[in-house]
Amino acid sequence: MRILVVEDEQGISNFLKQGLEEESFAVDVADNGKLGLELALSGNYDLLLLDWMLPGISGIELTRLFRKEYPATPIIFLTAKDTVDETVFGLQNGANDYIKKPFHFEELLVRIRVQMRNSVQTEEKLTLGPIVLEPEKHLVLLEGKEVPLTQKEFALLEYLVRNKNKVCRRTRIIESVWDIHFDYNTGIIDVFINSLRKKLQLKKGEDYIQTIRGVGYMAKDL
Amino acid sequence: MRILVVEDEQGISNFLKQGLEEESFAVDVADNGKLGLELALSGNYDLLLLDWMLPGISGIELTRLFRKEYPATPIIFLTAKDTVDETVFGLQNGANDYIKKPFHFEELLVRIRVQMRNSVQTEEKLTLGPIVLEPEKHLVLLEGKEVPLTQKEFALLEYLVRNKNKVCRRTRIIESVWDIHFDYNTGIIDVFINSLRKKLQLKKGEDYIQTIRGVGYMAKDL
DNA sequence: ACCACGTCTAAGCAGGTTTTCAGGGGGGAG
DNA sequence: CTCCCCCCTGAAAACCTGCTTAGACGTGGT
Repeated sequence: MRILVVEDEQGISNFLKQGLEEESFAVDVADNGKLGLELALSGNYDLLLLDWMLPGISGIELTRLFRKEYPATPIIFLTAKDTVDETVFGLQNGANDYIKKPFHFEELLVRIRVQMRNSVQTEEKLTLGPIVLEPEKHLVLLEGKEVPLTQKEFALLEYLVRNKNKVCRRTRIIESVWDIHFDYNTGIIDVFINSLRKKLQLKKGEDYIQTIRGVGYMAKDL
Repeated sequence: MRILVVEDEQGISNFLKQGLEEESFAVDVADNGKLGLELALSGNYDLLLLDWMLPGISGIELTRLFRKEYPATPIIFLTAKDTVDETVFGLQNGANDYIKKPFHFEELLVRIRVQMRNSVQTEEKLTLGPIVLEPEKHLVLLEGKEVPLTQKEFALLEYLVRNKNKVCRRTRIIESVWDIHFDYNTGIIDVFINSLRKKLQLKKGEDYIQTIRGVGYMAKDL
């Protein structure tokens, strides 16, 4: 689980980094808003820990910009701004939790775990029409019969099904499944989509994986 | 959105019920743990608001039992137990948020909304008269029927609808939709406006996309 | 060393999409 | 009323995208 801390006071950020790493999180620190946003947008993090007041871009601003691209990643504010109005404002602008300084590390930790729990929720079964995915077991069933998929095929299918009924842009897919964050120029997705469609016996009429020309793909029930 | 409040002090529960109903939530109240659990397990609620200390079954106990059946329903603790240890304990046992009494209603409200936001995926919808746009799904509905649009057609329509009732200058459109920032004179916009009007069956009388001669276009409700 | 397998690149092809262009029409200014 | 500009429209050209296939590359097992 990777956490990005955006905080300009070094004392606090060191304290956070050390404490969180002892709990075996992977922690990156940015000491200003601009760098924070840049790192955040790389899509490498499972959770953001933000100060409100930052040099450059404020935490609020950062939240707003980040939320456009990553609506699901949890964001926790950690700030000295402790009035109700400020809390409300922060939460309304995309934060998932809002902790007032001074805070107890123990409480922060458990609130982080709550957010993680949420984002990993409904881990059970993923379905798409007659297809059932069991990520724990790396298993795919088509009408109850097991279909052998390779790692990448599975990862791609899992990504699509997790984002069922939403358009998955090629860049997002490349980022999430292949972990490539720079400009790509490859037909690799097509190749794997092709082999998925073959293995899952999807005909043009019953296409659970639709291609959205010029955009990407979409897994669709029905 | 239906909320179950489990709270034994009538003063507080009345206050909550009234306040939440003014915000157009449907609220049920249980004044003891046993009744609370029973109601909760009926599965009729989108969120639980629990006191910790309750006659009969405690809030913690209730959370544990409820979580087995409904792992995804958000639970917010609302309690006078304000030590860090207690907060941590509550959150570890299945609560999604933990608010200490005395609390501000405003903050409670916004924290409820945050939880709702998590459970109900916010899918954005843009409308223009009988036309509905769902950017997530790359979908356009005309009176409920799907209209197939190409990438550029969609981008143009989306831009116009997002700037509904405002005049969109040709240069702005070219910049936003085509990403062309230098001066450029071309009839490309006209061509696409034309094909949009055709596909959306807009007649001259009911023109949701108006031409502003010499300036650009404007999407307009009614 | 060889083979089997998973991953990825590359190239041709078949559509579909985007853009250009040219002719016709209509609105507004004078 | 007339003229000029701007806009509309259709069609053809240029461009691109995604599908498919073949094969290169690397790794791990035998």
